[in-house]
Amino acid sequence: MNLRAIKPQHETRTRILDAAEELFMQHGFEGTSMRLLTAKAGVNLAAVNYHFGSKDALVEAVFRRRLDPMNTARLAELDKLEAAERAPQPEAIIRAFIAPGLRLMEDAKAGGRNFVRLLGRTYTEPNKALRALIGQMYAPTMQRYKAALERALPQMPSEELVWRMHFMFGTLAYTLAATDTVQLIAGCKPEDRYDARLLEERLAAFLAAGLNAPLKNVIRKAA
Amino acid sequence: MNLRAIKPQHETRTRILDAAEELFMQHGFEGTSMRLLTAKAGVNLAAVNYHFGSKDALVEAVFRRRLDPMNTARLAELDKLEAAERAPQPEAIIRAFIAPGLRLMEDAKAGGRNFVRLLGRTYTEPNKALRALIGQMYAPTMQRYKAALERALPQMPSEELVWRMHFMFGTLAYTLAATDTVQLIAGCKPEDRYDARLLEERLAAFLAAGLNAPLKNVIRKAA
DNA sequence: CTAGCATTCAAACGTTCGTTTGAATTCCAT
DNA sequence: ATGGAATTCAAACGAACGTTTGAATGCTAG
Repeated sequence: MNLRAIKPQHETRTRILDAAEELFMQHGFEGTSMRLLTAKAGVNLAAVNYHFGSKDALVEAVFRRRLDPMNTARLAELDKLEAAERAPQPEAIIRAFIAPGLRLMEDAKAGGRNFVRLLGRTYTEPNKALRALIGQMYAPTMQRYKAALERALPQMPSEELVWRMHFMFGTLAYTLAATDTVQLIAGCKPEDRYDARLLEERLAAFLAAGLNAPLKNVIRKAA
Repeated sequence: MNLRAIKPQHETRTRILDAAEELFMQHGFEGTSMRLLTAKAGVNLAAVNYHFGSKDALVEAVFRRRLDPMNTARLAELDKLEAAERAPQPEAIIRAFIAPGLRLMEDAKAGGRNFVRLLGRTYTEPNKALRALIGQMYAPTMQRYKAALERALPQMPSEELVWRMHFMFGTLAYTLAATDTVQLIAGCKPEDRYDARLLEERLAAFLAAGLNAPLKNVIRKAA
């Protein structure tokens, strides 16, 4: 019997990463103990230190596993957009940026939803090293999107664009991180919460309008 | 010498709350030990348990101290607005909502800035009890603002409004929580970061436009 | 078959955590 | 001034933490 085909090369690593993804999302990094994590993964307590070196290194691996493909997808969407037309519309650029995250959110079985919520939380995590890691993983992608938006909105001051991208990023992060339990505003249908297509329409409409908001108030009052 | 006038009634409590506010913001709740906290506050290690009962109760007290006045301010701003005219403009309502938070951000000396950043982070904190506490502290205010926005935007479906309020909330939370160190998008002038007036103009323009975004795309595609 | 490497395992390591204790001290009304 | 409550203090508690260890086991190339 060829059991090797059933048991992948690094099954223990994968089991740990999956368990970490879920537990970090539920309890945070410091709130998740190695004993709980390894128990959930069904591996020995020492397995994390053996395969990853330390808990911090595991945290980094959790992010690298998902963030690298997501960045690639974001850049690919932008490439496709810019190949079709020289200066894509702002809303199209926004959709290219948010789509990979939303797609990951729909993938509940493979743990993508866990990661997406974890990611949304980590943008505001007090862990400096982790924020620095994520920042450097994002930097090239952000520069590409900034340049694309500058071409799409040539009349907008660069400084204002940076702030509006900042706002966009916050909206996306918060939306992805939002939990079922916290419902500050009652009334949204729970079944809509994970409908990525519906959410993309709502986000794209909101963000495109915000990005295109009139400039006069800001410029006049800021002078 | 009347030292009692210099040393307030519960100086130890205040010193603890101030230190907690700053350290929780910097290192998170679980990342802040009682020993570090009490050392920073200049009080005995046992003082937190004596005055607050437990670390969890201290966390709750930290939020109650600032959130109660902020909610009061938010409701007062809305009262003033609705007293002046029957159905205020959406942007005016938005400004009433974000102004108290931004005012707190400018108050660096009294620790308001620490709290505001802490608050922004806590919206996505994995601590269930704390999220529930904050949710229930916010609920009445959010209902008032939701009703005001429904009057200001009578043509908008309630479900869509809830989502857009959700987006607004995310933008505000993320903006307040954003740290100096994490700069996913380079280019914003550091001195602008704490200029509440400038930030209010930028936020109000962005959020008002997003809130008023055209509905047709959403309605058509969601059908 | 077996030598050798990779992995798993139970057990223990030292450290740090939040909390408790009981005595010492400070405060304030009488 | 003084008795009693409120507060502060140094010290210690048991529990849980991330990590290390060295032997046991699994796997694979020669």
